[in-house]
Amino acid sequence: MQKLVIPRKTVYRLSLYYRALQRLRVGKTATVSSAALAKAAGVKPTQLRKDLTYFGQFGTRGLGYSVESLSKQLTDVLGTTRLQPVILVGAGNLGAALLRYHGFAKEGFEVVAAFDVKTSKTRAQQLGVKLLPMTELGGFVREQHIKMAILTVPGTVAQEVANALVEAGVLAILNFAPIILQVPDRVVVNNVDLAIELENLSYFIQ
Amino acid sequence: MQKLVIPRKTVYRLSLYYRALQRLRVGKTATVSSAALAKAAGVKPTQLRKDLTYFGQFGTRGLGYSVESLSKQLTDVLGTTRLQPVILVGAGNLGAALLRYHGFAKEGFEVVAAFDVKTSKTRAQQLGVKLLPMTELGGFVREQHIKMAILTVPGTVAQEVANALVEAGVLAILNFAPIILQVPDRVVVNNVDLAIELENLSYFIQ
DNA sequence: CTGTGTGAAGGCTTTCACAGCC
DNA sequence: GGCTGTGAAAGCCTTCACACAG
Repeated sequence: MQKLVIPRKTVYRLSLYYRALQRLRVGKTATVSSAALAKAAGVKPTQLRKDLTYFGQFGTRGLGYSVESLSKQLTDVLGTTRLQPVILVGAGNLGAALLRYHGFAKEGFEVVAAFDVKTSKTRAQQLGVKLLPMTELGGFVREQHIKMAILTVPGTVAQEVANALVEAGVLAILNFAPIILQVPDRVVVNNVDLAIELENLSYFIQ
Repeated sequence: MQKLVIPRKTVYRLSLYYRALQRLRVGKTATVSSAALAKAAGVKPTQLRKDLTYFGQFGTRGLGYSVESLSKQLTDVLGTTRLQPVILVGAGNLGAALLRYHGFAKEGFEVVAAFDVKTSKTRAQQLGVKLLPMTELGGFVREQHIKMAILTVPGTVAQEVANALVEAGVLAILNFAPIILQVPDRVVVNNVDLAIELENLSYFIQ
């Protein structure tokens, strides 16, 4: 597997393609051309074809791609074949909000526990997930072999918590705190900053 | 103003720089080098300097940048000098979650109203914001001259709602629905898809 | 004849190297 | 001496053009 040569942007687009394919699948479409799929994913047809060739040949010339088969290939490449356990750290405003929003679950991810400095039975019931104190973070991650974490703590403690996560063995962090986390090279961080997205939009409407 | 020549990625990074500067400001730092600021923003020093030169010269050679002054310049360029009114469409799980999370407010954006197909007094009170039926969307946008919208409706109706927003005069959409919106060139869309971010991470931990 | 696969060209961003100013 | 500003070079990604398969 020469996954190291696949550009990050390509990997990101694979998810877009997968999403678009799922919509076709429920629409009972059996086969799709690069032109049609590219449009649904918001990219150019040549880019879609180029992206796919990074890890194999999946289409039939003159016909297109099998929706079913390409879907499967993509889940294999993306590593979403099995349900991936995830923990959420920081059950404050945003963290609690994300827990209530169950958008992750249906896409192959399960939030198996949440962590916060302050825990209580009633709060745990509100959130509908196991709520543990920060002191148990390291042990839990190690025992359950957790590899992915959603980080929704305040920016002031984000780096410190990230350090604890990394030390316990977490390899991927979805970071909502508005700071750039310093982590070892083996750890991947994706940043989501809603305020920055809005700020970015505001530039374009002047 | 030759804003058209500034790369999109540069504009995005300006927000990162601004964020980093705010942290320095509360730390009473008066002046900062490109090396220090770049590290805080997670980029290379040369890139930071190149980004800034797209719209002027702000530093002092041998010294660095004035935190105060550069902050102001950035808000000018980004267009966040004035408080920008925003509406949220779709007060379901995710929409409600974002309303409860007040991360936007402190960054210069105010959610002035939320829209949903079903409205009720108690629901509006829970959300802490004016909750209006979808039928009033167009009128409200036109009267209040709303330019920015956060879209948190189900994917199945997202395009339809986006059309209504665009027709009423909205110029920028922060889209959380998992589809690619088709909009006129004058309208800017930023997509945020939490499931895709997780999926993307899962590729890197295989 | 339709639609994929792909080397080559083109375009865009990042990085380098160093001149210029404090 | 330290640090910014910037043309030039390098690197990366996208798009083109067309060969090739069904």
